[in-house]
Amino acid sequence: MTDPTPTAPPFPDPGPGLRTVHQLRALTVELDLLAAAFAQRHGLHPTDLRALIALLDAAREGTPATPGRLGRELGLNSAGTTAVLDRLERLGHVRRARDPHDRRRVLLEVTERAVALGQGFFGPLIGETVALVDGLSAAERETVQGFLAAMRGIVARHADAAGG
Amino acid sequence: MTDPTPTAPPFPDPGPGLRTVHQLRALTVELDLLAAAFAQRHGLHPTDLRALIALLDAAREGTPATPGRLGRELGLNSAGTTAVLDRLERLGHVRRARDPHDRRRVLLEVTERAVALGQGFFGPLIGETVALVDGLSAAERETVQGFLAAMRGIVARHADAAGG
DNA sequence: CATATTATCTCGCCGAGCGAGAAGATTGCC
DNA sequence: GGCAATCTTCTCGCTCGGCGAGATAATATG
Repeated sequence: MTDPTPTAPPFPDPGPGLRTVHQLRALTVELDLLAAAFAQRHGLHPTDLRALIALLDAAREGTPATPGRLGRELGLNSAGTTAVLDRLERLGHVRRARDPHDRRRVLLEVTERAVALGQGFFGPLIGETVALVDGLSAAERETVQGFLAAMRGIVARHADAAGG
Repeated sequence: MTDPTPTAPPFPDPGPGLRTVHQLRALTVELDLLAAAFAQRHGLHPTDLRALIALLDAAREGTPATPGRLGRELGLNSAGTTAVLDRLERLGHVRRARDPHDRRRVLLEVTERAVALGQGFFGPLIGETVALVDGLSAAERETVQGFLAAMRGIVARHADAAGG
């Protein structure tokens, strides 16, 4: 993303603040593209991958996963959620099982295959990121953590303001 | 995202590295959700918003914008690109004009309305982020910049490895 | 036991994006 | 100059992800 234009456009140096904004936006775009490429490579739609990530998170946290919960998390209605689960089940990433305590509910469990898929993709990415963070000093780690937390706060405030 | 389960799941503290990974992922997800909510509120699809951002960026940088360029940037084929531009043009965010130098081409220009839309949404978000960064010490700014740059490097390396 | 509520799924439809190819403009070659 | 190859954009037909409405089954409430 270097500037190839010979005649300087009307902002020679955006300053540290805007440069950080730009970096952060570029990072999120590139992460999205990476996820989309990975999804396509495994016959998944972006929504399917998001669903799978949510289910893997729930599994690790021990939170029970159901179609209703998942749909709310993804912003899908019940029909769309059913379709996502049908696709994931057909690919062998998810199993559906009736909840014995509330037989209206369906409990969702990710298969070994899905776990392996997630590990294979995110594992190295996470590993490198952890190594990066571990290579920082304690003060630097604190700075990065604080920055990310503050950014999440800003975004959350705007999400509320936008009526999210 | 606090942990409500009374019996502790098998990771009480993921450590600083994983905590950062979690924060970063949560931030990107929340930014995506915010963008999606904003898009819907203005009758745009996520792709339309991405296109609009790309066009606003190009306008600010002085780069000439054409359907072909935009389509490549968004990963759409020509038919899909035409559809996006039809939608944006119908909403009055973009105008199409033949390039007088190469009359095969169409030059895209964003309207005042689109600029105002982008400013109205991203302006405050960017403003707060800039204020946050400006509130840091020079060393802290450098740490954050370095972290984001390193993360982009990691993602870029994985994108190449994945055949992106 | 009747009624309201909750959770999930089925059906029909809309529309975003793709593949194939048409139409118009430019470039290159003779 | 004229003709073919190339490039840019648009049109047409199609697939399929997601939505709205409503059906079905199980649980809560009076």
